[in-house]
Amino acid sequence: MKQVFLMGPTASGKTGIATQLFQELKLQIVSVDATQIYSDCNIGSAKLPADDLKKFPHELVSIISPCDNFSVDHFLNHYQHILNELNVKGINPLLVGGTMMYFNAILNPLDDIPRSTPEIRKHVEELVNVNGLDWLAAKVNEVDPLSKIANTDKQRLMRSYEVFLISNQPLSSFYNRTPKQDSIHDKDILKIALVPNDRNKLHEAISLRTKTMLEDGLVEEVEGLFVKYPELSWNSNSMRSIGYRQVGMFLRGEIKQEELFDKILFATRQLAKRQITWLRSMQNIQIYDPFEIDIYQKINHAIKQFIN
RNA sequence: GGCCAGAUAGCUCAGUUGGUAGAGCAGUGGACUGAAAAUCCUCGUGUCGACAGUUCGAUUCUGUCUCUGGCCA
Repeated sequence: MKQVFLMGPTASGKTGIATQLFQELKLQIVSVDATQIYSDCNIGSAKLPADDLKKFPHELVSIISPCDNFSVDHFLNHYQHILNELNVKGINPLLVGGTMMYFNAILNPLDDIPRSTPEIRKHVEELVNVNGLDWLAAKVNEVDPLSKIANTDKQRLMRSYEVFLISNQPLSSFYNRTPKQDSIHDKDILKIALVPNDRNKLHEAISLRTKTMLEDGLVEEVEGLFVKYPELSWNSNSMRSIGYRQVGMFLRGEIKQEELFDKILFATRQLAKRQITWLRSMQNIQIYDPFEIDIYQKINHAIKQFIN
């Protein structure tokens, strides 16, 4: 089974190329996107419109409630099921998206580390709220002297302590993999990335898309989500993603309406930068500039050659 | 036209009792093991509005001018 990765920073034109490829090649599009996974998060996650999603069927889009929390773990499980089905049908997957941790987890399988639970997370959260971040950092250093987590990195410190509470073992003792080897069936994976040579052009595309999102009613979408899902919280993963988070700040009166556009714009540009950092570190990757003409033909050609 | 307040990094501003300056934001490079659109780390020379004066030395004091707010006519 051959897998095609189509990666790239946000607003680099992945979706457009994927839908074209779908029409010409027999591939199943699989979304690798931590925000499009949530149903009813449409405008903010830059999902295709519903009728386009029918024309170009995507796996792993709108499959869970925005109240629920998704994770790499869930992604890998879903993806394994999809792979099994496609294997039977003899169809190759085209993985499209910008959630680089998910791509990375396919290439460099995760070690067998205990997963967190909502209960333990809540417990650790309360401990941090009461005792402070310094306390947590000290605790992690005590429990896991080999830990390389920065004392300021709250999220990773929490995860580390959660693992300890669950297993009574330091997180670092579970580490076993060699990072960056991209070893797993590398021969069967074609890695394509859309990375602009001119960052300014990407920034323009991001700006345009942010403007469109607000015009299309991002604020209204968020308000509607809280009506439809009474359980939804600003702490939900879905509402912590770009666009939703900044609209939250606006609706809570923390920022003014005229600041909203810039806040989303900046966060999106910073996301794109991080995505590009991932791509630069990947081995055996074909990079195309999405702002050059005829790149679709080049990509199409590369995929055809790879599949046959 | 008069009075007052400003003019310092791409933006918002701080500061220098006179020895050529630093925060936040933005931007950059990086890290990334079940929250990842998350979380975190690194990187700061800019005619200190212009011209003149005082001074060993002015972005800092003085004067004139220019521009931008505000108030009064």
